[in-house]
Amino acid sequence: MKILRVALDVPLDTLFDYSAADQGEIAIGDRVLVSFGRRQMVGVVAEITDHSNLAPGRIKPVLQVFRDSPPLSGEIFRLLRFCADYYHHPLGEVVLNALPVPLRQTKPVARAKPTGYHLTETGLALETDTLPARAIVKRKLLQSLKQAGTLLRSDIAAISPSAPQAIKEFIARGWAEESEEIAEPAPTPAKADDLPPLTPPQEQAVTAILSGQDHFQVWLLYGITGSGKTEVYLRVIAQVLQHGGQALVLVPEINLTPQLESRFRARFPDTCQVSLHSRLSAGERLRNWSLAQSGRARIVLGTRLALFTPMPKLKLIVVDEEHDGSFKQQDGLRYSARDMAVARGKQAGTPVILGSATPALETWYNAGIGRYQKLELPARAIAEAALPAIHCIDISRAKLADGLSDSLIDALRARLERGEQSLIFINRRGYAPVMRCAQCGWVSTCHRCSSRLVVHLREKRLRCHHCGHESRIPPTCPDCGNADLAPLGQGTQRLEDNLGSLFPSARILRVDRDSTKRKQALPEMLERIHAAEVDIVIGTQLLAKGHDFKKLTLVGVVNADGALYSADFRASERLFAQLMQVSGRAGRDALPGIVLIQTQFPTHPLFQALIKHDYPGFAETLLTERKQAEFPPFCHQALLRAEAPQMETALAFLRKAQGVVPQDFDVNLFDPVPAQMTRLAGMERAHLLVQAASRGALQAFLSAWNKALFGLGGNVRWSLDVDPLEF
DNA sequence: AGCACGCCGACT
DNA sequence: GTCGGCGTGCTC
Repeated sequence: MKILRVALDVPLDTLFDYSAADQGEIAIGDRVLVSFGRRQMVGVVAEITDHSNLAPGRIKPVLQVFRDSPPLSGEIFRLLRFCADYYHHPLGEVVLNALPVPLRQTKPVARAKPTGYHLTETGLALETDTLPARAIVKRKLLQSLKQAGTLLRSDIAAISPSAPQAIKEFIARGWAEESEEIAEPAPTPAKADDLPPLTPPQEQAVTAILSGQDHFQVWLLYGITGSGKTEVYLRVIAQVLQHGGQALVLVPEINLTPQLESRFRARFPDTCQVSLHSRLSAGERLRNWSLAQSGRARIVLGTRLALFTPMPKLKLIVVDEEHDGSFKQQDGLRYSARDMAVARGKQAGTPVILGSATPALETWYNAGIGRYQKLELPARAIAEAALPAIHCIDISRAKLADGLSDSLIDALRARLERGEQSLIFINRRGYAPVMRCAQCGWVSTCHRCSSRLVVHLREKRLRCHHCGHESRIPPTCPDCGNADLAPLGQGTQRLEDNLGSLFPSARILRVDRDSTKRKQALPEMLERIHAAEVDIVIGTQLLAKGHDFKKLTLVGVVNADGALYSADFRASERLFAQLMQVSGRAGRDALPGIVLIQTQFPTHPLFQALIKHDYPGFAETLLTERKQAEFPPFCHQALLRAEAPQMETALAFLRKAQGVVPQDFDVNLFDPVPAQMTRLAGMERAHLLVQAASRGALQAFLSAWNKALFGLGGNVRWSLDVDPLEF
């Protein structure tokens, strides 16, 4: 009897045996419908054997083998298995979470309809002018069909959101019909004479990567903002496309996808390109995923979740801004898309490009020891655009008006007079980070988290930025009844108000998560900045990355010091990267830029390195510190996390976990401690750190320990976090 | 994780 | 007399 070992989306570290009878050919990676307990579930066939350790009576038959979508390829299945092993996470959860939502459901998806359309004789005879002038979409659609011959559904959707409706009407009128077979669009290389010339370092980078096109190699593309990393990606991708391959490009944030997407589309207009990120609807995501799986989509651009997209002709992986923390998932399967991209490249035998101006220390280290190859782009691609001058403003002495020093105000005034733009960077949305009672010292705190409630004055509310809890601003102090409540500190909203009264005629725009909540808000705002309809931009993290504003010549950083007191050993690495990144916003065109950073510690080595634009120097300092402290990358870490309604429950579990430690492993176990964010959404959290000198020792230990932990039970939620970034 | 079974408090 | 609280146990 044929036994299928099936991976199911349950938090159990095991596969489940089912029997298969007359379901025809079954392959690893096939989706199956099975009865599990009292319910039905979708699983994925992980192994096929002819025996089971179970009593035959307990083995249920597979109910159905789905034929609506091709099975997961061996290649992608191997990656998922590696990921499950590396992060010690149940295979079923890993595999099922990699599938688009419709493929996880017990109903088969509608078989993909014919994906192409072409004009009929009648349609071809039709003149665009005969359509009503206001039928813009229909005119465009007709035009495009005439030009291209056949259009894919995705192409049609790209014309306009209403174009899919229009094509139905065309079919109803007999102007168009579905195409039975769609020829692969011939790869058309971009015209060489249109391309911007490469700088010598870019040229070298492209040549180096192309020379190793057919085997695994990690390239660290190290270059400051504006040095032209994207152009290097584009040139390498062009070669990949010409050889019939597929390229996977990962970016840290959804907000960066549209920008890169349009740049790629402009360069490769005839190439099928899809994006994958969490803001797509389930249907779009399935469609794009399937296009990649079939090999039709040649460029896949997306956030970390795009890493698990099946791509049969994968020839290149690019991870842009590889240092960015958002490549690490912070719940469930805590994987690093950057690290798994390297693993995928290794399995597929393709080059992997990690791009950054401030590489993660781990990456820098790997390049230093020769595991990765470093390629450096030293200059800004636009020769006239010099590096911005970075200055620190010592606010331990200068007095501040509403958080702004005189020097910064003067600099802002000068830009306004010259008609140039300024950006004030402040990584705190809301009006003020906390509400405080001047009388008794009460501060607004969240009931469910160990965090402070942020003042949102416009909405007259206090909000927890961790759990989303909201309440009205109390009229008087809840503790002492005094009416002397005041917002303490600066947030984006307050800065907006203050700058408004300082510069009444200036056009000020605030760009943060609150002001860009509406779907199209961010692109519209970016457009206004580009069109020079804004004088002063107040921005958070959101604006730090990737946007290139030609008229922007001043970047002010209001308060950068928080990270300097942080208990997190990676805080200064992140601060440096962040400041380097916002600095890159200044003076990207012909106008020279200046960066003013307000700090209490202007002599701190971090700022000293920043002023010199000296990432390598700063990285060396950090590496020396890490080596002395035996921190990553000089050791390997894992965290056992536990959460429960009571802290004591979580700690008790962790102590028990300490007790079941298997012997003879060369690892170092620390005592359980409460997490830095002790309470979150009503749960108390604690963790236990494991360190090992080698990755192998850590992995061997975790495998054995993980098994023991499953036997522990208890009323806590626990999980392993391999290579943790947050404590 | 679900979803059952299983024994103790306030209700039509 | 029942509805329902969430403890613990299992799922091929």
